[in-house]
Amino acid sequence: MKVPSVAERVAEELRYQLAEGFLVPGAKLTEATIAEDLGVSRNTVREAFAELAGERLLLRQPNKGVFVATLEAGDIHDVYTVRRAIEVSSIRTGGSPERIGAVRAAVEEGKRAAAANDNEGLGSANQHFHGAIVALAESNRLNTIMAQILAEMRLYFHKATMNAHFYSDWLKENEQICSALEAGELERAGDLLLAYLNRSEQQQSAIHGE
Amino acid sequence: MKVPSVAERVAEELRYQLAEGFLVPGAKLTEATIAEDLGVSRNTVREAFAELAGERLLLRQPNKGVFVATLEAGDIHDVYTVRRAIEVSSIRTGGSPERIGAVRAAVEEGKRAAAANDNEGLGSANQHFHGAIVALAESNRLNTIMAQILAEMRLYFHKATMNAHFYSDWLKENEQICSALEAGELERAGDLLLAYLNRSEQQQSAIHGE
DNA sequence: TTCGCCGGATTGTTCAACGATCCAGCGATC
DNA sequence: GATCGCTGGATCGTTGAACAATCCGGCGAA
Repeated sequence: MKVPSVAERVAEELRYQLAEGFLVPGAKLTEATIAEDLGVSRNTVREAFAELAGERLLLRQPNKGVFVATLEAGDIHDVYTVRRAIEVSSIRTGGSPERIGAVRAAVEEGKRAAAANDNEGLGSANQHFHGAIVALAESNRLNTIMAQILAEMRLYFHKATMNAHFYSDWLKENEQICSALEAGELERAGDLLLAYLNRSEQQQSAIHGE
Repeated sequence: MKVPSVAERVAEELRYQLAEGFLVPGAKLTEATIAEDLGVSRNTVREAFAELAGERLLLRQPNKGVFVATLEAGDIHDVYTVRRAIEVSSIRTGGSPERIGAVRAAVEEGKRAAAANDNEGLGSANQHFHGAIVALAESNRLNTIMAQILAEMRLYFHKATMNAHFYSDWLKENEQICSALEAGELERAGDLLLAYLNRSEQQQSAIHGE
C-alpha cells in the first residue's frame, strides 16, 4: 500500500541512471529538462537534487546548476579511508551466523558469476560481499553510509574502467576472508580485508589521474 | 562575498535550535508555521527539511509531517558502533603534527572549562576533542559523518541529561589518549579510546530507556 | 462501546512568475 | 590582435497561490 513520494521516485530514477552510467561524471543536469523528461514539477526535481547532493552523487553549484559528481584529487584516498574504517571495524565484530551466511552467499554469487563469465554480475556480487561485511555490525547507520559509498564507487569506477581480470583476484581473496570469518579468526579476516582495500586503492589510484 | 542560500540558512537556523534544545525530540514541525516564523516560503522550508532529514536530525513521516528525531531502541548502540569504527580507525592513522596539535588544543580547552566550572564549555570541548581525532585521518567524508553523529548526540543527550561529574572522568582520559597519541603509541591510544567509547555507551544506555 | 463517517488541518505537488546570477558573444578601446 | 566591458539569453533561487490526497479528532449511529 505504500507509495513512495514523487520526489523519492525521481531520486530513485536518477540514482539508477547514475549507476548504469547513463549520466557520466561532470554532466550537467538542468532542472527544467529533467522535470519535463520525467513529467514532474521543477520543485519536485529540486527536492530530488537536494537528496542526491546529500549523498555526494550530485554536486550543487549555486546559480550554476547541479552536475554529476566528479572524482577530485584525494577523493579515492578519502573513499578508501572510510571503507577501511567501517569494513575492518565491522568484520572484527564477528556478527551473527545469519549475517555470516549472507557474506558466504555473496562469495558463492561471485563464483557463479565468474563461471558464467558474467562481468556485470561479478561487480554486483563484490558489492554485495562488502555490503554484507558491514552488515555484520548490525548498525543501520553504518549500512547506509556503506550503501552511499558503494553508490559513489559505481558512479566513479564504472564498467568502462573495469576489466575482467580486475575481479578474478578478488574471488580468491573474498573466499579467504569469508573462511577466516566463519572460522572465527577475526583478526586475520580483518588483516586480509585491510590488505585488500589497500591494494584496491593503489590500483584505482594508478588507473585514475593519480 | 558568498551568501548561503535561503534554504541553507533555514537549515542552519533549525540546526541551531535543535542543538540548543529549543526543539525537543518528538516535537512536530509544521511547514506553514516555520515558514511564517522565519519569513520564508513553504517550499524553501521543505528543502531545509529534506536536508535535515538526510542528516537524521528530523524524521519525515509521509503525509503526517516532520518531527524532531527521537531515540529509538538500538540507536544508542548504533551511534556508538559508528563512533568506534571511525574514531578508533582515525586515531590509529597517527596523523600530522598539526592535527595532533588540534587534539591537544581540545584537551586544554576542556581543562580551562573545568577550571572555570563552565559546564557548557566542557561539553563542546569534548566534542572538539573527538572531532579532532577523526580529523587525523584527513578524510572529508569521515569528518562530515562525524559532524552529523555529534549533531545527533547534541540533540539526544542534551544538557538536561548531562551532569557535571559526567565530564570530570573524561578529562583525565582525554589527556591520557592525547599523550599516547603524541608519543606515537597508536595501539594504546586506540585501546584507550575504545574503552572510553564502550563505557560511555554503557552509561548512556543506563540513563536512557535501557 | 464500537464502528463508521465527516470536516478541518496539513502535506504533496504543481504552476506561474520575477529578480538574481551566470555565460557566451560582440563590439570598443588600447 | 588582445583585453575590457557590455548586453542578451538561459538557468537558478525563491515566492505565492492553488488543489488533490491524506490524516486526525470528533460526533453520531448501531
